Amino acid sequence: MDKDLLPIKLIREILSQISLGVYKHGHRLPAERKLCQQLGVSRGTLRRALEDLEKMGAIQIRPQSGAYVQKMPKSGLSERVLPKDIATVTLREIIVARKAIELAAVELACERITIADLKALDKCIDHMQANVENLPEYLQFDIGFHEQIVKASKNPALIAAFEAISDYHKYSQVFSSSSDACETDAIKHHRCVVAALVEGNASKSATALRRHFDCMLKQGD
Amino acid sequence: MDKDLLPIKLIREILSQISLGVYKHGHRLPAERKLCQQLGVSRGTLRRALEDLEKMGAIQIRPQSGAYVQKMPKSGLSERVLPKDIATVTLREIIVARKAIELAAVELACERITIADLKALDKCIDHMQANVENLPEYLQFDIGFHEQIVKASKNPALIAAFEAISDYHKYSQVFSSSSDACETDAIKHHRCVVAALVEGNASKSATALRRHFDCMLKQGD
DNA sequence: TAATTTGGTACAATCGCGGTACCAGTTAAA
DNA sequence: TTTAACTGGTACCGCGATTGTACCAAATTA
Repeated sequence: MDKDLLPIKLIREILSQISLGVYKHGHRLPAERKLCQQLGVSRGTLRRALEDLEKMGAIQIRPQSGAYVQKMPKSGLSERVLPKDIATVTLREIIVARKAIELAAVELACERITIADLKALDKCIDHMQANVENLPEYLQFDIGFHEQIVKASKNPALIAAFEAISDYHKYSQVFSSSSDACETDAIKHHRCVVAALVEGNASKSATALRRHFDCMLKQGD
Repeated sequence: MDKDLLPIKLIREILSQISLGVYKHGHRLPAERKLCQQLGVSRGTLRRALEDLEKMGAIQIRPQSGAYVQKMPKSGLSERVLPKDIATVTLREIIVARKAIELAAVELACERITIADLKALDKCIDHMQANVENLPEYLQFDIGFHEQIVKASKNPALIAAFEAISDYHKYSQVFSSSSDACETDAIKHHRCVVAALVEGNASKSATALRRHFDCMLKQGD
């Protein structure tokens, strides 16, 4: 029976938050006393995680000042702290997997989606549109949209599968490579999906979502 | 930060093995001293897990005799030890999710599969055929076949998604409802998939696998 | 100047888990 | 029948992970 120790869980958590843009490059992490409360661990445990993060070069700790986010070296990160096979997983692989899961989800969602779900989807798109210039915020709502689609399928197995992929998502900064042109397209695609869901047209919503994914895959070439 | 304690990991492990038919109703579990070696934990830790399992009614412990498997009460199991939403997940939902993931996987596998993978697939089918009368063994190799298909896709995200679903699979006694007629069909379907993979025909292998899933879905009606 | 906040350090207490030993019944072999 | 090899039940100790507390020194702020 494998037991994941607290410090490496913390390292993963903090690394993913850096990847997601919660803590940005050059900025300071919250004070140790606040950060360990946020994460629900003791300060001693948190400090061991921070020491490892400094060794990996992910942060720099300055006494009497704080821990500052460095530019993340893609390699050099100890393999033990990262998800399995993270080094070999590419943006394309992740999108292919998401495409399979979300297409199945959106067809189910067509019959099972609730008014509340539709409202949540609209809200995500609105927030995306309001944050086209603010990439980290934009990405949060983009992820939120796709997550909401899967949840609307009401299929716990699909939801679990999607969450498993999200772990890879966190570390691969996949979205940060998206160009500005793609963002306005993405919003259009999202609106098409919602429109088809409102109609209750399963094949139409699947087609719209498929177009969105093909656009993302095409861009990776 | 949630820390999964050893005993509840053990509870999950043992419950899943009961669900899979490794330990059958009315039969005795291995002696504590042997079981804790199999599971790689100390006896004290195992005993705490067994005590919880007895409270939940999954087993009955008789002094100087052993722990006997009771009929599993679907409800009444403490929610904390089971995967999220396990109560609401049905066989159909799981198969739908597996269908989505495995169809995407088999198409990728068509280009990436190795000789070793193909041999492993053949081996699984042979073992299934040799154990048509021995349901637990048969199911192990059935699962192994599908797992091997996904692994052959060489896509870590798809593999992670499949493993996430496997957790649900373990608890839902899905296979125990399969009739004998279906088993010979399943073996045929599996051989068709492998044949198409050998040809390197993506659409053909996907079609063969789709037929297999549709057969499983049809049976649930 | 004084108070607050920062990371750095040390130490004791607690908890999870492993490991060992032994007891008291049961079962099976000699 | 006797003996040995099991069974679960219990108590105990040790190690390492984690928490909690306290205090320090430097930097910042009021």
